[in-house]
Order: sequence, then structure tokens, then C-alpha cells
Amino acid sequence: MKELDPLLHSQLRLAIVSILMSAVEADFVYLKEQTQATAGNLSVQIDKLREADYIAVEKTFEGKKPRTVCRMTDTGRKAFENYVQTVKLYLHL
Amino acid sequence: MKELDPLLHSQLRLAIVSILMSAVEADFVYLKEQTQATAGNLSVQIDKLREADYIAVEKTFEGKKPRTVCRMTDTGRKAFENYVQTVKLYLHL
DNA sequence: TAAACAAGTTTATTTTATAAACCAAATTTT
DNA sequence: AAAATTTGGTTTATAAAATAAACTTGTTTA
Repeated sequence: MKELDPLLHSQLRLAIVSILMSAVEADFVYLKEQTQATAGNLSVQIDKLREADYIAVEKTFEGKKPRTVCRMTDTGRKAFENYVQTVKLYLHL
Repeated sequence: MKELDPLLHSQLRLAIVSILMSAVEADFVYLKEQTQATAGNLSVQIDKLREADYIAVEKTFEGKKPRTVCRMTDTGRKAFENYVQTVKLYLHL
């Protein structure tokens, strides 16, 4: 049985990537709202995805407020597609 | 975002259930071969699925050798179908 | 009959996920 | 204008999970 990419096979990280796959980009606040995760957990998981170069993270300022914007990388998109194909086997789809 | 049943959202437990969903039953040795898991890990994960009544476990003797046979319960089948529907949302399927 | 094997289980270790506590800057309240 | 609160996070500590190593019990086999 093909292994499920452990980086994506995590509730929160999969949710993050799922959102990013259908939007050009999403910021920390939006991801927090959508996923209902705590800020700490979200911060950690975003960082893991960034370390693996699955997502790119840009820290800017929106006026005086910090803004952390995330978007998928090509590597991340490929990894996601691969994960989808693998999980389909497990789900008999 | 709907939560992914944590009992099924685990590489090995999902593999076990995936196998059991497409076979009437499967024994410990077969599951071990197919999943490539260690016996200890497999034993633990089977037990978690059994505790939740997702699978039924029957310990018999095949001649003089013990045989542990697993099959899905109705509860387990429903949980799996529910998991499939939920994960589809994450995967945009 | 002692060593090796089979089929597991139990326990210990490592990894992962999660949340609590913290920080800096800006905004609001008194 | 000082104090308290909010915003947008990060760091660190705790809880849970996955995994493997060690052990058990009975069975062959040399």
C-alpha cells in the first residue's frame, strides 16, 4: 500500500492546503477563521508546510497591521495531487 | 470545515479499514502482509478500531495456530462512508 | 530437548498535534 | 495620557498518537 504523505495526512495541514488549492492566496487570519484552529497550532502547521516548500509565506504590513499571506508552491501542488491519487486508492474511488 | 474522524484519519487504521471494506474478512497475518506494519502496531490499531466497534475481531484456532479474523461492522461501514464524504470535500472531489 | 518460529500482546519510546503562555505593536477605554 | 484590550502572531509546554522493541505462549524442527 502506497504511503500517504505524512505532511499532508494531518487534519489541519490538509485543511490549509485544501483552502490554498482553491484560492490564489489566503492570509493567517482567514485561515484561522476557516479552520477554527488556534493561532499557535496554525502557526506551527504553516511553518511545517513552508519548511517542506509546499507553501510560500510572505509577511507584509497592511497599513500598520502585520499580514501573513500563504500560497501554494509548485512542489506543494504536486504533492497535493499525489496525495489525492493515493488517498483515492484507500477510499476505493 | 467538517472534522475528519480521527479514528479513521490515520495511515494504518485507514489501510486496515480500506482492506476490510473490499473483503468479507481478513486475518491478522494477511493485514500485516498487506499493510507492511509491525505486529505490535497492527495489534494496537486493530484494538482501537474494535473498541470503537468499527470492526469485529474473532480469535479462533486454525488447527493449532491462533487466527485473528477481522471484519467491518455496520457502525464501521457507516463511519467509513462518512469519512469518504468528508475527505472528498478537502480534496475537491 | 533446546533452539527457532509463529502469532500476537504489552510496554516503552518517539513523533505529532494541540493549546497555553507569551510578545510586540496598535487601538480603545477611563 | 496611562492603563487595559485587541490584533496578529511565535515559542514553549503538554497531551495524544503512532511506532517499535521487548516479551509471551504455544509449536515446530533440528
